[in-house]
Amino acid sequence: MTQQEIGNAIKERRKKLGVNQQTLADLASVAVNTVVAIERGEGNPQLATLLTILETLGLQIDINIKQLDYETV
Amino acid sequence: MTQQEIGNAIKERRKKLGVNQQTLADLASVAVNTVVAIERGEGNPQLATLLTILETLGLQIDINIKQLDYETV
DNA sequence: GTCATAATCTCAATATATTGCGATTTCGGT
DNA sequence: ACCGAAATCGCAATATATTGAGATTATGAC
Repeated sequence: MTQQEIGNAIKERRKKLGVNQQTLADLASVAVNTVVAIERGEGNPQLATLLTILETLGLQIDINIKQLDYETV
Repeated sequence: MTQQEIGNAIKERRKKLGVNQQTLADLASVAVNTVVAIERGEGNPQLATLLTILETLGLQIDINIKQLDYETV
């Protein structure tokens, strides 16, 4: 999962929950600029920042052994 | 998954692969101090740093919904 | 069209991760 | 115990994320 994909996952989840960037930023106690950068894949957030935002959105990180990409299952 | 748990996962994976911290640091092009801090859960690495180390160890990040998914979108 | 909201960008100031080097401690084998 | 390797710590220098405020752009509603 790349930084861009992580940003997309955050953006999609945020929209699914119906909150805007500013509200998410407030809830996660980070600056809206930080949220913007992460969602756009332009950011390189510190782990604590990322975890806080994910937590706010009800998301979590898992670490797994890299899997091959299966085109169709 | 907390920063500490992420650090533990990295340490376990590294030992399972039989490489020391310095070698992992070299392969991931980061300082050994950075690896040490992350493994001990004392670090707050930037996402790119974490992803590089995970990639080197054949690990990947996944983002999942924390609680029961009743949305079924 | 106007209006309001959301998203994005710029910039400077601040906070913090990262690095490099060395010193120290811990660990494992013989 | 000894010895070598690994792991950890300390500290200053550097790199980069984060913040805050405002300005700009985009979108949608009316």
